[in-house]
Parts: sequence; C-alpha cells; structure tokens
Amino acid sequence: MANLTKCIDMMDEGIGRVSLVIPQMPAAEARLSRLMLMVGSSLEEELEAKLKPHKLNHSDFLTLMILYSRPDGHSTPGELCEFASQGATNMTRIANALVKRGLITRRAGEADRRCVLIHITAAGRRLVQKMLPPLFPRIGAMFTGFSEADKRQLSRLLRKLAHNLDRLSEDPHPPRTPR
Amino acid sequence: MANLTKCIDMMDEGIGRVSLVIPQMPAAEARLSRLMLMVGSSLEEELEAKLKPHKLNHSDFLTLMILYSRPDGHSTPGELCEFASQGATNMTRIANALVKRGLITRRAGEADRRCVLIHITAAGRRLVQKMLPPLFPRIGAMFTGFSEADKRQLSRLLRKLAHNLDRLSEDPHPPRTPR
DNA sequence: AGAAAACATTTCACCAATGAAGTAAAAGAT
DNA sequence: ATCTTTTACTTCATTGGTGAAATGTTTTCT
Repeated sequence: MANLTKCIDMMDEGIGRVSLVIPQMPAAEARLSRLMLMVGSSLEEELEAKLKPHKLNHSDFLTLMILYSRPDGHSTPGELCEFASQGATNMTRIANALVKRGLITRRAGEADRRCVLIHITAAGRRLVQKMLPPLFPRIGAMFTGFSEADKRQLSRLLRKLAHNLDRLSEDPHPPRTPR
Repeated sequence: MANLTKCIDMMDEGIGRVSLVIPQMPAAEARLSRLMLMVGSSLEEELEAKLKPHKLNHSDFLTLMILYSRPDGHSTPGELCEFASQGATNMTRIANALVKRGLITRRAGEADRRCVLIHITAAGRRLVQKMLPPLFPRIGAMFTGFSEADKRQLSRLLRKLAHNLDRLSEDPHPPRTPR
C-alpha cells in the first residue's frame, strides 16, 4: 500500500519513543517482530497482486500448489487445512471454488467414507505450469543484493524463529505457567 | 493453527518436487519467500491471540500504538492509513470502533477543515500501558537462542528485503518494462 | 469572484475468513 | 449388538477488510 521503508523508519522512531516511557520493553526484539510482520504482509500483498489476474487468492493458490507438489496429486480437506494453515470452513469454500473452475475434483473416500478425496485435474496442472514461470523474475528480484551467505543466514534465522514460535504455541498460557 | 515446523518440512519437500518438473524455478528464493510468509503469518496469529482478550485486532492495536508513540499523541486518518498500511475505508471503521470505546477522539481539523484530527485519550494511554508489559515475555521468548549477532543479521536482512520490495512495487508492471 | 480540479474522509455493497452448530461415518465402550 | 464418543466435513450467521461512488473542503485556474 504505502512505502515500506518509510513505515519502517516511522516504526523505529515510535519504538524508540515508547521505550523511553516503558524502559523494560525488549526494544530490539519488538523491532524485529514488527519488521517480520511488515515485511511479511508486504510480501503477501505482492503475491496477491500477482495472483489476482488469475482470479486466485493466496489460499486458493496455496491449496492448488500443495496438490500440485504432491507425488500423486491428491489429498484430503483435513490435510490441506493443516498444510495451508486454513480453517476447515475456509477449506470448504476454497474447494468449492476450485471445483467450480475445474481445477480439482472432489469425491468420497473409499477406505474411510468420512474423508473426501481431492485431486488436482489436468487443467489444474496446466494452470500451475502456466502461472509459475512469470513469477520467477520477481522472486529473484526480491533477493537482489543477497549473497549466498545472506540467503543461508536468512533461512537459518527464519527456521529458528519458526521453531521458537512452535514452542510458544504448544504451551499457550500466558498468565499461568503450567510447569 | 497447525505446527509450523511440520508445514515448513512439507513446503521444503514440495518445492523440491516442483523444481524437478520446472527446473528454471529459483528454488532457494522460492523457499525463502514461503518461509517469510509462513513465519510472518504465524507471528501475526500469535499477536492476534494476545490482543483478543482486549477485544482489539491487529489493525486496531497498531493504530492505537501509532498514536501512543507520537510525541503529541495525535494524527489524521490519512497519515494513520499510511503508517498502519490500511485502506481509508478500514481506517474509518477502526476509528469508529476506538472512538466508541473512548480510546481516541475525533474532531474537525482547524487549519485544513478537510482533515479530521485524531487524538489518543488518557484511557487509550492507560490501556496501552496496561497491555504492553504482559506481551514482553513472549516477545523475548520468540528470540531465545538468538545471539546478538543473529539479531543484527536478521534485522539487516529484513531491511534489505524491505528495500527490494519497495523497488519492486514502485515499478509494478510485470509484462511491460516501461524503461 | 466563480468554475474546475484535487483532496480527505465517509457510505455502501461486496468478498474472504471465522466460530458455532449440524450431519454423517467410524471407532470404542458396555 | 447398540450406544456413545470421536473424527471429518459442511452449513449458517457474523466479522474484518476492500473497491467504487458520494460528500464536503480547499486550492487553483481564468
């Protein structure tokens, strides 16, 4: 929406001022969290803009990509929810939309008839193969000026952060420390 | 929602398989982008969970924090839109909600009567001061195992990525290169 | 001064995502 | 064997966020 660099400058100053009033604030970590949030949502915005011409939003696209990247091209709603980090309700909507466009099929499971089996169709594969290559230049451009070492570092640090986030949400009580 | 580490493993495998079919894909960069998106939205989820008890969502909270962190505690809807990366429509809704709760006031601008002046109230400041400290332990915990050098690296790399994203969206045409 | 252009904000209509309740199948208990 | 519990998914009602048009204000042009 607006200029990211400007927002970051503003955030830096803001945290600086707040930490004068509330000195026990972990200012460096707060800055890092805000940076992650800002860069993450800017990246998401960028991605959504590239998907819009294909009438797909992020979660539709991600769902389709998960199916595409599976060895057998199929899955179940529950599994898709898990890997696409979506609620079951929303996955129903996504699947309805993708079925309507002929990109996936949905049929009853055979072994366990509670499950629904979702398969990517040939048209779904064609769409993915058509839309991915135009994305590559921008993905590359995002990392201009990054050395190989920079990329490795970033990967390492993000994975470490992910690990910590997992630990945090396993043990989700803030007031009570359940030993 | 689900386990982040598991989703990341799944993503790594998925990109591995896709890049066998589409070898010109910049796999390392694609992985980094997905990592950013996944960690970013997990962080957002974590934050929203902490805000929910106060009946604030991320954009409400961010708006209030921007006002709180201003030297004079005031701003205009336009400026808030810019720094909170929100559309004007949504800022109207946010301001309505915060006014109704007595956390901000909204009155006509004096110099330029097209503008609206938004001030944080004493109750708004009190709320911020009450809700920030319980956030600190979790912010710290997110970065356990990060050395000082790690934090500096992460900050540097995120800012570099932000810079590249700004350059990308200034010049937004993918097919045509408008020289 | 009066008309036109540019701005700041709000209203309206819509879409995506969520939570709570509902339906159906499978697994487990008695 | 059947009754209960659990699992998998869908439906319905609501919330958060967006784009397009509307309103009121200031600035600019002639």
